[in-house]
Amino acid sequence: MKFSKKLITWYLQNKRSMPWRKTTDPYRIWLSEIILQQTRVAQGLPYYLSFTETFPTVFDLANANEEQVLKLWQGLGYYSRARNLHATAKYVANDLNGVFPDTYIGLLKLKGVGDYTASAIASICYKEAVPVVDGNVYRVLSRYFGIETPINSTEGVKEFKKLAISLMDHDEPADYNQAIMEFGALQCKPKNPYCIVCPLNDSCESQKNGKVTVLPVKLKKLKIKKRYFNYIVLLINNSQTIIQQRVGNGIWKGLYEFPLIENETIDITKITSDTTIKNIIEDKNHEIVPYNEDPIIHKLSHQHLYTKFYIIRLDAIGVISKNQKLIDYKDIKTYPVPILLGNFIDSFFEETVVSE
DNA sequence: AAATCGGGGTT
DNA sequence: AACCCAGATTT
Repeated sequence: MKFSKKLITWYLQNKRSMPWRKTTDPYRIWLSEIILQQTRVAQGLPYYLSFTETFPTVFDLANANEEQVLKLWQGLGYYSRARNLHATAKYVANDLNGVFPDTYIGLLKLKGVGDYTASAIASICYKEAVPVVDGNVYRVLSRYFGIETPINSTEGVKEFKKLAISLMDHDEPADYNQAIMEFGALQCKPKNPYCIVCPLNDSCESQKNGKVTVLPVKLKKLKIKKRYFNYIVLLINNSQTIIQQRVGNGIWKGLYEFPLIENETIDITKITSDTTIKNIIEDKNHEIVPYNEDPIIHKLSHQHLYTKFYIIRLDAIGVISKNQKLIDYKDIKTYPVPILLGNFIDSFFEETVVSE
């Protein structure tokens, strides 16, 4: 039996039930694919449910404001996905009358839709025979064919894409693409794959030569940068605080945070250029109370953030910087914030401030 | 071609 | 602690 047919047979017997497998509506398939980029099904599922509940159609999503979209995305990470999601929804709703492109090439033009996602939508919604090559596919193909080319090298990407095209099932593109991914996720797992009961083990190259555990080959990762964040949490008249939105490129673009002093070490040794905060800190009438003695280490893919929060109580505030917002504590949960800040807000504002 | 962008689960 | 996840975009 053909490679693709074996996988489809396995898939029909072993696939998990998931809400996006009950539709071919391109809006919902697109939504699920963006949410699931670099994200496990278990983590993305609740977000898919809340997005489809809040925004049943592409027009509902298009009519939302970006902050509302970011708020619903909060905690999922890679926030450019949310911004691109919103931009594409507006484009499809306003310029395409709510109709998604129906080809791989057309889908590729959408913001946030790359080779993988265009292939996924085109195959699942329109039965176009274009192969998906995600992390699961790299693993399955590298092991089955014994390919040691690094999957994240330029040659590897081209080699695996070419191989995937040659293996594509032209009768059932939707089932085949989902089959090979599901097979990678459940059977041909990264660690301790179920080779003994694998339906492909009699023809698997790495199974023959004992290289299952070393495949796929991946170029080693970058080194992690340490950053030191000091957040200034103002408690103004015991009812208000100041937040600001992150702008420019970098982590958490579009999300809100407290005024931040970033340093080369964990101590506040650097004077901030923010005159509002600078004046408050230098005013000896205001006591600066550290919230946490040891820094909270928030780990991102490329950065470790050593974070301290400082609480400053004051009766009133004068003019604030243009990028800052003076808000009531009770409204802080309506703003999209990084998980690092969300955790702090949960513990501090709920237990310390509100209970007073 | 390499770096960047999150947060969480698994081993 | 290292690796990975239904990758895309920027530098």
